[in-house]
Amino acid sequence: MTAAYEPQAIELKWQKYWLENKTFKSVIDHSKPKYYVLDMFPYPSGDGLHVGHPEGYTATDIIARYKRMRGFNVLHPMGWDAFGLPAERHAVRTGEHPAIITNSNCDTFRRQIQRLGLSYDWDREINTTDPKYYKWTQWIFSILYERGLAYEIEAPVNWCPALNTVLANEEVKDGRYVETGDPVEKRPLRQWMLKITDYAERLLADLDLLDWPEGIKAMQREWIGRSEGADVNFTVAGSGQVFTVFTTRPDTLFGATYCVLAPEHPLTLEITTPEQMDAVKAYVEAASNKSAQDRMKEEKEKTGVFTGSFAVNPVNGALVPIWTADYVLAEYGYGAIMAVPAHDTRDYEFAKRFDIPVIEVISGGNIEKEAWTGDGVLVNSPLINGLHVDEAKKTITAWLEEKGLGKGTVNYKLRDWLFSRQRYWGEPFPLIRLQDGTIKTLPMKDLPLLLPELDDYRPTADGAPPLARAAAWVNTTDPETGQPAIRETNTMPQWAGSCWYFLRFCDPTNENEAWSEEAERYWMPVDLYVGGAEHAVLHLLYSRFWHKVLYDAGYVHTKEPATKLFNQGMILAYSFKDSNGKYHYPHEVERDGDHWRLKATGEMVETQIEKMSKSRYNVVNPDDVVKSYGADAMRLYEMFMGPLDRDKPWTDEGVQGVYRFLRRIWSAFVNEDGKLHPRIQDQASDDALLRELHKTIKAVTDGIESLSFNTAIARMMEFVNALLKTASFDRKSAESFLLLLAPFAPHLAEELWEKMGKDTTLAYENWPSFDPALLVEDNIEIPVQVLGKLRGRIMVPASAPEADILTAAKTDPKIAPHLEGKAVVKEIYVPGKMVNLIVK
RNA sequence: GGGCGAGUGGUGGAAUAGGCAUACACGACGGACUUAAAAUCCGUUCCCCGUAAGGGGGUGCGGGUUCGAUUCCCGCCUCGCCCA
Repeated sequence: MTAAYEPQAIELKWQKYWLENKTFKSVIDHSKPKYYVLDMFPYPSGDGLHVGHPEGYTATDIIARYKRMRGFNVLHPMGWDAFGLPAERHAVRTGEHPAIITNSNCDTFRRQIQRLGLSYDWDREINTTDPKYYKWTQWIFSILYERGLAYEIEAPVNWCPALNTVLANEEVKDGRYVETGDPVEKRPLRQWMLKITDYAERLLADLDLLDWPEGIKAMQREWIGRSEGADVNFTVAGSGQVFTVFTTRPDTLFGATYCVLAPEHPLTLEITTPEQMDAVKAYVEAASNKSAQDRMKEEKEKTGVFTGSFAVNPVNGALVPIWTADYVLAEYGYGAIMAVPAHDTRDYEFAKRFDIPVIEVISGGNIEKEAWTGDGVLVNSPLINGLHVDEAKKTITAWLEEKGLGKGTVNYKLRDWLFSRQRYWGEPFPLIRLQDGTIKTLPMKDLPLLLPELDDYRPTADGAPPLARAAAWVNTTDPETGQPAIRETNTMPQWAGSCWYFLRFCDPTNENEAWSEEAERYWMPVDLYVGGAEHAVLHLLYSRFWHKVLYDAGYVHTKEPATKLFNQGMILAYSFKDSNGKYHYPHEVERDGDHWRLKATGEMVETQIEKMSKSRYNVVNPDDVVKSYGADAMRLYEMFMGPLDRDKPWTDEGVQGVYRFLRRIWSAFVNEDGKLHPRIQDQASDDALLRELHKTIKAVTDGIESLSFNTAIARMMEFVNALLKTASFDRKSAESFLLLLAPFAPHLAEELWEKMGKDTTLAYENWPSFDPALLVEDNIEIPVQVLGKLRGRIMVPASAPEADILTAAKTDPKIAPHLEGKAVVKEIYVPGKMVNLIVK
């Protein structure tokens, strides 16, 4: 080995060592406590790894390496969430099977991840597109189906013409697909749905069991959207038809001055009078092409059409007009509402627009001006006058129940999960449909149901999914009866594979079961799950749902898959834009004082911190960073940038800073001739340095435990600064420091460990402990304030009694002048911290 | 509009059971080494007054509680995310 720090050589050497020796292979060992630390596995895109990926991966790697040294049996796996649209698009374009590009992307990702020295157990690698994996995704779907949690509907869905597929509600925002921005329209289509709503209450309640960021829990609660209220039955005057509305405000029933049926409500056209029919039909037609988001926009002017019919208000027999309006959605509640303009903002707007009466039933506001949605006393409501809102709700709900006119209920905003996609590159549904319409799940022995080979991956000309092209695959027979049957041509959405992958990691090569009971009981639940906050609702809610179903079916022993969740922030980057709005690469600009200029022309450019993207010319490629500074520097920098959960901008100077730190460590341990530096000896260290080391052990340990890696690294930097000034460092302490460094910069730590004469990896060495006695200083410096202003500092023995310290403070030459001619009226001493003297 | 989070030097950030504001790093400036540059090493670096000693101000803004507030409370402003 040479004398200089050469990360390339060191890192490749140790990466080879770890892989060949299977250093990080984990096997069930009941004699040790387990620790399961998991990253959200990536979709292997064609662009390769992004510097955002290694942020979370490095954090979990530090934890994994630390926990191993703490005696835990660590499960730390990696895999690929590899079904996805880009591969399908590539297949459509080229006619090449999507597996080919998928596998090559996985190879790239694996190579890049391995080059970072992350301590995964590669024997557990999984790929959701592998039939050996999706066999079990299909198996879980069968469980859902057999438990009555999967059903088909014909429903207006979010159809994206550009992609030829439907999208889930949560994939659509402002009428566009969130991933690509393509427009989305409404279209009726037969779809598979999963009854996640059956689990709404438990998904909500069990959030309390989880050590998750409060923000994420709040988002899930919001998404589930539980609300208590009442179902109230309204009769259509004259026809005897009854429709039910859900309201969270049954207390305002006496103020209901009209009702609204959603345009899609089954009764809407039925109850419309002949005079109104043309107008209502046109309105229903127009509404069908609007997205729910557009319809719900508050700023949008309310629209609607009177149906010509009236409903009977059950509490007082009043006749109220029935309208149809698109601000009422078919999917929420019953697709029908009672409108109380006096106490609901949107109803108020609507009533004002269409001259519908506004009746105040709760005092406290000024309904001449606006709706009053706050608390108050009931008025104009014979059964409940004088009550407050809460009591009124209870009283009127009880009254409705007694009269058979309604009942108290709980409603959720959460909708069932639209679970089919018109795509090729996804899991086929393990189902057949007989001619009489009977649906059967395939027996276990026929799984996996493989995707058929196609030579054209586009949807068919008449809009059927690509799988419809495989006639021989679609047309099959019932394995039990031999009857003709057809297969489902939809496939599952990308979420399916990621709903349970953490279970497969427990037992990834099991061919007989998705996972063994022993493996599940030993490894689950995930102790620490790290990933981006963009999965706050979807992935994390879906996988919790599947997990609960598997729990009910007896396949898993925990109610929740992951006890602790942590969201890493985003890595941003500076971008450079000229006056025409054109972006420039960082290497095209140079700093000029406070400004940045184009090197070529000298033109000033604006700089801003933005998300990394190709179009902003500010993407940092991890391969380049590794090439210039090494994986240890890359890892260390990402951890040093700032708190893990915060967004922070990448700077190349910052990488250079930690690279310098690594070199300083190297030169503290290695002499010019490449041998161990003479400062490392068997004789005792300098006492001050030893104290520094023990403080560092404590700080680094605390830092790792609280995921405050940036401060842990800062403490190590301080220590190394001190070390470089010292001539002697004892061997044992030097070893301790390397062990502290190991989770952060494992290659350098291993290399120096070897230079210290060790012949095996340090991955399973005991984590260093600190001597509390060495943390306490004999003499401490106490700041002294007079009237709250810092006036001086005194050195006192740590054990000095309060009286001595106060005397020392008052007589200190810096302090005494401030006390002259004044009376000390109060003396405050905070032990070990400070003195404050109050004078008059 | 509601919920959550954030606002500290030129920059990333540190410090909160209320107790020295700005650790660590970047950048900048000065110096050493070098024919020179890079690299490395040493030093300075919150602002203002002052040669200095020293003094004053200072954690988005305005109040409050306290001997003492970046930290707690009230009211605002700005930014980010989520929901409407």
